[in-house]
Amino acid sequence: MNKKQLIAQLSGSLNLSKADAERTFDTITNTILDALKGDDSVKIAGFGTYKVAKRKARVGRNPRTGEQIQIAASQKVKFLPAKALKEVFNK
Amino acid sequence: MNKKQLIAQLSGSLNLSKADAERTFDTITNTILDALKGDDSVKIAGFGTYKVAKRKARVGRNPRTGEQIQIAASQKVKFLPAKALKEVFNK
DNA sequence: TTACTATATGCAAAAACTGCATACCCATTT
DNA sequence: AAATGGGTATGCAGTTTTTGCATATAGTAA
Repeated sequence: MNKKQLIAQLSGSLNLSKADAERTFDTITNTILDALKGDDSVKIAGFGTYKVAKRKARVGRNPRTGEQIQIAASQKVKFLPAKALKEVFNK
Repeated sequence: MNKKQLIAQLSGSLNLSKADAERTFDTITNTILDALKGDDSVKIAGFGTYKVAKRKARVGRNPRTGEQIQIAASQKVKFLPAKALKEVFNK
């Protein structure tokens, strides 16, 4: 499922136009992103937690050439599924 | 940020009551979950992709006793941040 | 208050990460 | 509707990172 299909379905369930459904959806993702930018984590009970994980610089390797490479520190968004979410997929 | 705070903020941005904001939010997460249950992945352009990842069975350990334990195969929801999302946090 | 979530422990094995080329799928534009 | 551009998936190896086990406690949320 891609974003377009998701929006179409939400448009139905929420009784909104597709444009409004998309606006609503974008507002939510942007709110989550803004919170994460503020170095926060976003916990959503029953769904999961979004966290910004800091990754240290380290030595990697180009798998094609085998050559060693210095990898810079970086950050990435991690999603930790809530307990309820795991159970859905393991029962 | 927790769910309550997120809902409060969305209530403002979306010009909805908190109850409606929460209903809207829950509808979205449920829609995503349902899609994932159907063995699908959910791709959201500019945000990321939710996927169900299969995890193999393996040998674990009770950290309290040190005893070895067989861990069954399982599934978990993975979130892969989109390129745009990574850039936000690395610039 | 009741429910969920984080933490903390040791350790084995799975999985992620890196560069990069190709194939592919999606979205936007003409 | 078709074309184009861009993000994303895949595969490769080897090292780093994460995962997840049991369980109690502490903290937070509904």
